[in-house]
Amino acid sequence: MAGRFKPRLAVWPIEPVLKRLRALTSISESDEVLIREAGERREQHGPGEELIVEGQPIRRRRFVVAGWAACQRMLPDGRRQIFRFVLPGDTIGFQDAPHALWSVVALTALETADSESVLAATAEDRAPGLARAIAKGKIHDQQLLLDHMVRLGQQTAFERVAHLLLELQSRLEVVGLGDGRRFPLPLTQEVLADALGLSIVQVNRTLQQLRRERLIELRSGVAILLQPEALSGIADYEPPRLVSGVR
Amino acid sequence: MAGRFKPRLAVWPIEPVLKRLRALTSISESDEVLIREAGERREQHGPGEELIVEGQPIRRRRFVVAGWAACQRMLPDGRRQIFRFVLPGDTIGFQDAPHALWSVVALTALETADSESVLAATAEDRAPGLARAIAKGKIHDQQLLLDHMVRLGQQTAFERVAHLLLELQSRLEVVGLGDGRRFPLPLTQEVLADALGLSIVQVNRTLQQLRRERLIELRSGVAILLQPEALSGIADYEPPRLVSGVR
DNA sequence: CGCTTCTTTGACGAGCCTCAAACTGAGTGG
DNA sequence: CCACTCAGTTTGAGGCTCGTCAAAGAAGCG
Repeated sequence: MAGRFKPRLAVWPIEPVLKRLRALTSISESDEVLIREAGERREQHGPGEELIVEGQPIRRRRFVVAGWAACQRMLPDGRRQIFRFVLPGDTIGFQDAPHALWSVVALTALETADSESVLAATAEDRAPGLARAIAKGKIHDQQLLLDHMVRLGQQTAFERVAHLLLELQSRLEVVGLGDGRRFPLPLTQEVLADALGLSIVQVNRTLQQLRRERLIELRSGVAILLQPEALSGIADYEPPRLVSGVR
Repeated sequence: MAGRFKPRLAVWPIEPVLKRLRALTSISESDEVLIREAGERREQHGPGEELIVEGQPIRRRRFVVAGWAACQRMLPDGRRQIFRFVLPGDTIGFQDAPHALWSVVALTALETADSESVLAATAEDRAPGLARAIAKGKIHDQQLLLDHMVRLGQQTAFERVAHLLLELQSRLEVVGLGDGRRFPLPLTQEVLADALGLSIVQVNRTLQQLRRERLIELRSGVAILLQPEALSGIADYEPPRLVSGVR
């Protein structure tokens, strides 16, 4: 169960990583080769596995190829705050801090690719395009953190849930998972509660309300936004400035 | 009123900046000289002045010498979320993003020093100690952001206020403002409310309660923590890992 | 002294939490 | 194939926290 490194046959295609990088900036043929090579060195993780432990040094940096994880902090009394969901195409451990500022925990079965070789290439200036994409990725991650902070500080339960669903839809669409309305959502209501700063019961009731008002459907790990525009209005959600906003 | 550059006689000493850098890592004589030289190029800002506008490019990066500011985002309906308070010794505009992720607004009269010369020196590898201190500062700022997120997501009004007061006390003590119990707090209750995700009324009632329980005193811009240990227990506050935790 | 801004207080209601229990569905083992 | 278990979801009841509205004090400032 502990995060031992076991290179394995690649089960899932590396495409989500490429799609996210391409969404951030255009990358070259040689950049793509680098990523695909990194994609050969896979690692599998079970749900609940702690890939990064808060306060510990960051061992190996990775791309997420498939599955979901969460950046979180546990409080001594058992409460936890989830800062960010980590989706396919996202990175793990790319912050510059020598010690992790948060834990990263697998929420589902997770498949990652070792990114150290890619990062070495960018550090040695052998892949300027990739370096730019990764830098932009960091900024985008920071944006997501701030968006989440606004949710927690200013929005009602109803708005928070709607806002988060829109964010997840948009992020997943970029990496080719789901379309404009439908996307995988392999989260328990407890996990949603810990992300949104709500109780499980309140998350449940809010989801009921969203269903009752025919704004979403949600069953067996798949979410459908029936009226994305209405949701955007409710949550005051504006799609992210992935390409714009960043040099 | 707009942020025009007017070099002026330095009114406040540059010490807070030096103190914060020294708290982050030991800096050399020549580093100190660089900072003191930057400290000659002062700028004054009135309360309400927007030093950085969200989405705009970052013009001039600065050290805060005296006064308070806030990193914030405004919502279209007039709500705002304050992400972080900017105190003397802190930096403004040091994020790597080409466009600001948040606005920075002066909450009081503010005095800053131009840090571009210092940053040029670190970029050209002429001040490795300073570079390390500044990198650590960024990580520390990120920590503060995460702490604030935990406040917003997991804590009650009472805990949030206590936690924030402890954080401010600790940060101000590092830069030589206030002692272990007493520190300046030039914030209106409205500003506190926008930071803590509470209504003004609730902030007021919470402060009353803290006073009633003889945990704090608060008048004319000065806060006194009467029982810091009790507050730490209430808020589950652990003093920051400024020096530890970071390489 | 009169203005504005900020703080304080009361009354009321809505939102959200807690506790508790029933229900569902997916294994798991007899 | 059928209990049985266990994790997750759903529902109800009740109460506390916190927000809103409103208005009265207090404090700074020209």
